[in-house]
Amino acid sequence: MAETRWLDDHEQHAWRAYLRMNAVVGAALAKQLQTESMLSMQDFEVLVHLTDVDDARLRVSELARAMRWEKSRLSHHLSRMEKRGLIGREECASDGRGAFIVLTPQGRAAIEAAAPSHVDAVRRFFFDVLTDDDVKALDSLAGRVIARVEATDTCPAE
Amino acid sequence: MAETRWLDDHEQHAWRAYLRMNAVVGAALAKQLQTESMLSMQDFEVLVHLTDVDDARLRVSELARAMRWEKSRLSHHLSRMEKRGLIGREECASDGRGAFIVLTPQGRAAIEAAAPSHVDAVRRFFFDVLTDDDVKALDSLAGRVIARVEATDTCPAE
DNA sequence: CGAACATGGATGACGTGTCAACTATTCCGG
DNA sequence: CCGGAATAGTTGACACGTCATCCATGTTCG
Repeated sequence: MAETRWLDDHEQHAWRAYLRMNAVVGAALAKQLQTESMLSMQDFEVLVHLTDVDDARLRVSELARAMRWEKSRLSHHLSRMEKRGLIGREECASDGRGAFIVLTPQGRAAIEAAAPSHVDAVRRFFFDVLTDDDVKALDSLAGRVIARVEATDTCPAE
Repeated sequence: MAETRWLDDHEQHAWRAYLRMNAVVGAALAKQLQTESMLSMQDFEVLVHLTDVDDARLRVSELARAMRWEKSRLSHHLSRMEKRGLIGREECASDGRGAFIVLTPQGRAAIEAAAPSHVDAVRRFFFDVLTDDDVKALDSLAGRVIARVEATDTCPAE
């Protein structure tokens, strides 16, 4: 294998900025959601997916696919959310192995209370300082990066 | 407070792409580092900072400041790394409270082995699909976002 | 039917991050 | 010099993520 091609100064700088942006935006949004709504980002994400379907009830595996989470991660997280009364589990009549996840009234109340201030925070911390061109550029490059990573790990032959 | 201003379609799409890019790039790099070098991203980051200084020794608080990690997080992480022999702790003569963190030979060997393939992965998953303009745009927008978030949480008066 | 196998999902162990509390030193104003 | 603050760092509890494993039910095929 050839000599390593290190990052040049611009790449280095952009890479660090990218990493740091992720860190600070993630932390800021998480803190906002936690302090104002007592929800983690993950809780929020689960609740969003549940409210997105008609009857607010999903099979665990559908939810996992929609969120692109591992089953195990989701199962652990659902247990924590169930303990807090945000969601419930129900048995599935047609498949004895399966379980439905249902949104509880408290879960619905929690996300309805949380969503507006969360969106405000996303604007405040992110979109407020971006131009339309920035948004377009970001969307475009993110799409390419996602495609690249996913292409690589689904067919790891190189 | 006025009606919530939800994200429009472009913003929504870009925001999801951004979040997903973070998730997949982070996961791919973490997995690469873990499987090829038995290091987590955090291990790597700590080791990078240690090798960046002349004598490969730093006070815990300097390291925390440089990495912008909470003391507690760093302390926990250093304990785990110490257990694996990547770093060591030494008492500080001039300040009885303090401790130096030192890079062990194994720690140095680990990062020297890990760095080239990590950089390769960063290129493969990220820079390879970006143009110079993308890199410039990303660096610029990330800088603005970081500034905004940091301005907000250091002076939370609004 | 019944044995192999696949699928849905839960669990346990362990690494990681955060918050709050704690210990031990050092500093600083009397 | 003393007593209270600030500082350096650790610890414990708990939330979260991953991996490997496990169990129960379904499916398939001889």
